[in-house]
Amino acid sequence: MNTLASTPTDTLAIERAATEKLRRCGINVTRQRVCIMQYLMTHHVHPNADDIYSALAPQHPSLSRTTVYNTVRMLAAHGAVTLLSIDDHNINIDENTLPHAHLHCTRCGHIVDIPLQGISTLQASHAFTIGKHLVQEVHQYYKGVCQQCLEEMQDAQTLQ
Amino acid sequence: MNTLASTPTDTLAIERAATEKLRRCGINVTRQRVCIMQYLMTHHVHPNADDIYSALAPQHPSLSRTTVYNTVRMLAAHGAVTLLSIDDHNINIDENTLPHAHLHCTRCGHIVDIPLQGISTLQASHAFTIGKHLVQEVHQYYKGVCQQCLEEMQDAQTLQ
DNA sequence: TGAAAAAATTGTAATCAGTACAAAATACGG
DNA sequence: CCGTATTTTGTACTGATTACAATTTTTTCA
Repeated sequence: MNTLASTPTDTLAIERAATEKLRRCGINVTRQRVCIMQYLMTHHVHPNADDIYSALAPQHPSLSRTTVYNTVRMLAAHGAVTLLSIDDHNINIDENTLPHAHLHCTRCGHIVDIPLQGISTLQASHAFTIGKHLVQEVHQYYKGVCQQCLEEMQDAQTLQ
Repeated sequence: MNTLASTPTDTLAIERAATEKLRRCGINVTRQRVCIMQYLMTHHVHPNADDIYSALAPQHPSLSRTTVYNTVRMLAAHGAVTLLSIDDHNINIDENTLPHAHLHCTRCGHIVDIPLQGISTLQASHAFTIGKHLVQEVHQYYKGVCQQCLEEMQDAQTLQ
């Protein structure tokens, strides 16, 4: 997971950014919350609660699954993250709260960010109407195969 | 639930349409399946499996929850219905398999059909690309307040 | 600084939608 | 009408999420 590019300075910067974000959202800062937010800010594949727990548990042996679930729920309530119901069996967590769409890759299972279709980010940031309905939140997701998987499939074919 | 408009002829017509649809999708026709499909074709608020069970159980005492779940799963596998992951805690069933979007009303809880935004129904019926990703399925849903609720809220205000 | 109060964390037990499974019922071909 | 294949049914199970109560940590303020 760690690359040469990850220096102590980077780590500190991310920790500061995570702390900052919690404060901005009016959430009391604790070690566990910073840690979870940090994870979300550096892993853009939209993990579910258990992914977060599994990833952090080795370094934080005292961390409890319940804390992860509680934290995720509170982050969502304070608008610090959005919850995605894309996967039938899990709730995925998105740290990027600017309106955007998602592609759920059926090959690698990852969820990648893509631009909204048919609605500008600006429009999606406020309430608007479709027909005579009032729209307050925009959720768009697409199922298919992500660019990376398409390339891998092409490579595999070329090699044969 | 029953209105004066619902005559025996209508009921028979719907039953025939439900049977027809099952056949068209290559599904063996049984009493229970017709019954569930009929319910889906006449209740356009996108019920979940338990809604269906609760609605049908009184008239069909032998019906089992498992049958409803099995049937829904098989209908989806045969493309006779689409499954919606809008509600965090339930899978909702949509009998209309033409590509379209949904509005989830936060006031009445219903899910109503609305047109797709930014993508034509025709385009959404086939695979296409967004950026360099391959898209095979389009899911758009919007959270807000439906027209009917908006009108009810307006009426309530007028009366005061 | 140092207790008392408030907030957060933790582990265990419970919940609840959905599924696996095997027995009973039903349909169907000959 | 019989034997086989398909469905249905009820019960038991799974796995994600939540409730809860005890413990720990943080904050407050005298």
